[in-house]
Amino acid sequence: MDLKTLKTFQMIVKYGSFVRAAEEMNYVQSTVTMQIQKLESDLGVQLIERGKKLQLTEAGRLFHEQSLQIIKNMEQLQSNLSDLQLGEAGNIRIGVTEPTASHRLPRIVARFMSEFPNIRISVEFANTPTISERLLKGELDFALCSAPDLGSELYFEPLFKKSS
Amino acid sequence: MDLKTLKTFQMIVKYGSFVRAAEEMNYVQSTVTMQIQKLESDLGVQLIERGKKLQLTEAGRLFHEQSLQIIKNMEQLQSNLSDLQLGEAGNIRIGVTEPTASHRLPRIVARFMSEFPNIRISVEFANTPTISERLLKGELDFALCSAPDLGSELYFEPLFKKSS
DNA sequence: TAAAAATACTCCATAGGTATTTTAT
DNA sequence: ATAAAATACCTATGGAGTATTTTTA
Repeated sequence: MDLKTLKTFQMIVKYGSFVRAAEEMNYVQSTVTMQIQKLESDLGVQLIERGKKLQLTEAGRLFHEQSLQIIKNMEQLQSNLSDLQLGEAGNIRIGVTEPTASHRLPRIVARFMSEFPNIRISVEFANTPTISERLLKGELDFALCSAPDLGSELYFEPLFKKSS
Repeated sequence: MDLKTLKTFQMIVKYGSFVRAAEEMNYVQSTVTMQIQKLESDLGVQLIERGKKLQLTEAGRLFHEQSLQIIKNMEQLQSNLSDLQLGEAGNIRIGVTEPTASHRLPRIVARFMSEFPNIRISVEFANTPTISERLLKGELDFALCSAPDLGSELYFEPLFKKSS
């Protein structure tokens, strides 16, 4: 079952005509006929009554409503993905140890969020070993914590020294 | 974009392996590789980080959640359609004129509904000409009313005579 | 060095196009 | 008689398989 076919079906319903739908979708008329024939045979149900005026069967009406939802979801998904790529959306997952979490993080996060209001930030608090593990599993993007065990394949960049 | 590819993707995530996914979907391993390559190139985004353990990219995580929804919708739709065919669901749209609507219909509908609890019945009240028109447009399945205009292509079956 | 993913190639099914026929107003 | 849908036919793309190579843990 292909997205293109669903769209073709929507066009047929919208314009009440195979020919019109073909134009909208930049297909040739026979392609539309065949898409619908295949769709109906895949589903095992007739969706459209041909003849005089086109008429949806009850199955057709059901399919019409629900497939619209599916197309919307698809398009939503595609647009979400492209937002991601444009850096206009996203989720950054950070791990932090105390007391950095309380002392330093709030100001940084606040500034970041005001600059990139559409990026979501998830912060998790834990100790360094736990955080390391989650980083390795790919469940966090990066972390602020003390140096991890030697030999782990994490990249560590010293930013400051404990001032106590 | 094909439903099968979405399912394959779900399987990869579920089992963390192309090989496993291939087995589940009854494909050969290289087919899975190619489906995902095509998917990624269609979307213009990498979804899966290959290597050591498979890892979803952020786009991959987004795609994972949302495509699951789409698959569910699809399967729901298919099952709704098959319910229709089995007569285990459906909507019957009836037009009725008064006073039949008030006098005779309630009992009939009640009996029908107790026998077929999963069939929905929509009843509309109007006069015969209006009803005829809606029948012709396919907006009603059938009607209880007086005889329509001669020459209309509606089938009319006399059931009873006005007893007044 | 094993296990998994990628690549190279081959084959075949089918999506989509052109041209024509059938159907219905 | 005319517009739309169906059918017949053809081609080319690409989906899926087999076999092999490359990668990485």
